[in-house]
Order: sequence, then C-alpha cells, then structure tokens
Amino acid sequence: MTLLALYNKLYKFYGPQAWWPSETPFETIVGAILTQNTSWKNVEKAIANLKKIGGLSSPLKLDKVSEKRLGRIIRPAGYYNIKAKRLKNFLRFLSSSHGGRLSGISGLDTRKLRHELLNINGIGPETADSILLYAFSRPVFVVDAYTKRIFSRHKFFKEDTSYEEVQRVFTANLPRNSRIYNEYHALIVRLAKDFCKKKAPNCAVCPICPTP
DNA sequence: GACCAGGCACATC
DNA sequence: GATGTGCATGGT
Repeated sequence: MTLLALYNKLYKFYGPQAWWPSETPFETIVGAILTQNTSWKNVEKAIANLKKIGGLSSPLKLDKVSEKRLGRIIRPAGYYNIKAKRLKNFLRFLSSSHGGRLSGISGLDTRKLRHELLNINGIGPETADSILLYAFSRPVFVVDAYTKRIFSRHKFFKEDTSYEEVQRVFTANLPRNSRIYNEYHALIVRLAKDFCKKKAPNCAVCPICPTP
C-alpha cells in the first residue's frame, strides 16, 4: 500500500477535516505554539481566554500583554511559563525585523521563512512546518509523533527516524500539494486519536490496518 | 496514581 | 549524533 493510497483510504473513511481549527492565521500560529506536547482540548481553553481579552486580534495587541500575565492567561495549555516566553519570542521576531505584522513575513520564500522560524527559540521543526502549512498554505508536510508511530508500525521507516527523513519519505511519495498535506496530517491525527493509542491500539477495526 | 497529550531546548556523553 | 531531563495542565 502506497502513502497516496493510504491517504485516499483515510479521506474516504473520514472526509475533509477542515484544519487548522482557527479564525485567522495569527490564531493558527498561537495555537501551533500552545499545542506543543499538549492536548488540543487544553489549548482551546487557553485560546478562549486569549480571545476574551482581545489578545488574538493582532500580534501588536498581544505584544502589549506582559509575559507574566500572558502565562496566567494560557495556563490551561500547560507549560505556561515556557509557552508565554515562546509566544513573546515569536512576537519579538515579528516586531524587530518585520514591522510586527504577519504581512511582513507572508511574502517570504518558504525556505527562508522556515529558516527564520526555526531560529526563534521555542519553534522547532513541527511548529515551524505547522505554521508554514496551516497559517501560510505552503506545501510543507508536517510530521508529528503520531506520524512516526503509525507509519513505523506500517514499516515505512523505523520509529526513531529523524524528522527531516520522515518528511522526505512523505514528500517524495506524494504530489507537492498543500491541500493534500493539510488533509493528510489532520487525518493522521484523527486516526491516531481513534485507533492508534500508544498503549492499546485498536488495529482490529482500524480503517488502514490490514484486515485479518 | 500512572499514563498520555498535535515538542522543544539544553546538558551531557 | 544519540540520549536524558525539565517544562505543567487536564482527561482517562
């Protein structure tokens, strides 16, 4: 079974996932940082708190909130001190070299933008790629822990394969299409939550596991 | 109470 | 380059 065939199978099973669940690209970026190693349910609470104070109306507005207060507001998302710092790091990057507006970076070449995002302390490969794909619609495949778990179980690579290598496997075997990358990653997350638990995977009824 | 959740930086070998 | 640890809330 090829990666594209598995994608089609998942898409037929679940249908479109409508990712990223947000109203604006800025909200997507904030969500991408907040969801690091954290369940989306908890992030939703933090996002709701931010919206309540108008913090997501623009990066400039959020940057007016002190790091300490920001930490209290995003508390439900966990790791709130370090995440407040990471949000501030992104906002500082935006204001110091790009006018504090997303329009200052939205026109950058994908490779250059990825490089700049990775230079921000607190933004690693998955967060950078999530931002590129879901906030800026760039054709970049997002790899996460679920991707490694599921596709290593299906023998496409070993569980401990590096981020970049896993990404290469997917991009080399799929059309270079941001819409497909968007749906595929979202479908993987959906599948993992439903059937591919770390401890007790339910392969017997999983839509892409070989039926016995 | 243990385990997990849409990672990342940093220390150490 | 690989491996180990801190960061923290909330659900199962």
